[in-house]
Amino acid sequence: MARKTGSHAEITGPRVREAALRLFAQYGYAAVSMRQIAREVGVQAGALYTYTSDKQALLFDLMHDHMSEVLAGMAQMPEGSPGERLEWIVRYHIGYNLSHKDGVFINYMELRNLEPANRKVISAMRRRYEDAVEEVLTDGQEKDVFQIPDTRLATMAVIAMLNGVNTWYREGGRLSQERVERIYWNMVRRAVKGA
Amino acid sequence: MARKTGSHAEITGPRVREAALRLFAQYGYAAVSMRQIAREVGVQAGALYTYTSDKQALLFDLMHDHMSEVLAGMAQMPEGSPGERLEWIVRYHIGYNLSHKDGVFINYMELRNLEPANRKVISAMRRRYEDAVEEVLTDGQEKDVFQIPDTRLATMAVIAMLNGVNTWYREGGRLSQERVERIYWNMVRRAVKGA
DNA sequence: GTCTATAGTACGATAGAC
DNA sequence: GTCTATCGTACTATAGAC
Repeated sequence: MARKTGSHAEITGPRVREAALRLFAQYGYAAVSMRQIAREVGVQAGALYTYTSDKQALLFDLMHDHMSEVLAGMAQMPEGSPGERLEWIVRYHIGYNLSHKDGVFINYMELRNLEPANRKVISAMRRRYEDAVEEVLTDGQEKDVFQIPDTRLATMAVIAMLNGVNTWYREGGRLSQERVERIYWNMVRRAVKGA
Repeated sequence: MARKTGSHAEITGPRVREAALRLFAQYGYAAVSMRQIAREVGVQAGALYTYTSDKQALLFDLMHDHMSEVLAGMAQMPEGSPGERLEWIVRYHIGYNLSHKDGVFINYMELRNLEPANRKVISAMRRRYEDAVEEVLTDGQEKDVFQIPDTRLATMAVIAMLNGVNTWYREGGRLSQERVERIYWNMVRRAVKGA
């Protein structure tokens, strides 16, 4: 995919971001060089600096855009009972994660490679996501439809469990996404209800 | 902790491994240099090669020893009903993870930085761990004390949920380890039983 | 907007002195 | 067993030509 000299501003920018997303997810931020990204895009390394001030900004922008999209999607949660909203979250979380594997992976793995100021921003956004989940659990607890000893712990447990999907799910594998969503929802539903 | 010239074979080896474990966990394998490890130990970079053939072997040995210990501990699981064994697993997994945070973290994050042959070895060991968990779930399913639509999925869900503890648990925090273990066991117990 | 060229730095690993 | 010194390579980022 080598390219010749020329102006391609309208497409090179997004291509740089796509290449960085894929490479960071596969090899890790620290292990990927700007030259490697440039090669993938088909430009020389120096040309990347038209689109990003430096490597750190490239990582931060990818992570920030990812979290913005996640939070925007979460804000679309319909009204409903705590059980209905929790099911919606389970399905939204699994669906989003499976369709944005690289972004999810980077946001999970690369927090430690952000400079402190950048890390604070991303951590706060992640926290907002957790709080939105916890709010549903707390609501259900107050309405006595959930029996949860500690809503914060349950929040983290549910999120961790759902995140795990990305480590083993393979498209076209043994289980369809719909079936995975249904089974996970069943496990979550049981886990938050008394037995 | 700077050191002067001299022979210290009996202690330097372990110190190299401890420093590498801590630094790899904190910054990631790719982001840590041999010079950084040497500085932490208090020797010059060249001296590290008395104890490891190269940086990759250092990572692999850390990951391999970790998995060996995990599997050896798992083999100590007492006899008992599926419910008793699953509770034991939950508590063992949480207890081990909280007392070996750095090792757990590295084994989770750095698989991709292993050379293919090394990765195969560690992946196989991880798989053995998963299989040991699944065996208990399958046994409970056959004895009709668990109601699980898919034991493999449930295995991955339980492990992911338990691994999540390391991302938020802080010693001396709001919840004691015993309380965390009890709550998680409650959630797992509910999740694998019909409702 | 992209190129070539390069400054300045850091890396992994080895050789040979002690 | 550890040191100093260094080889060969790779990195991020910038300058200036086109």
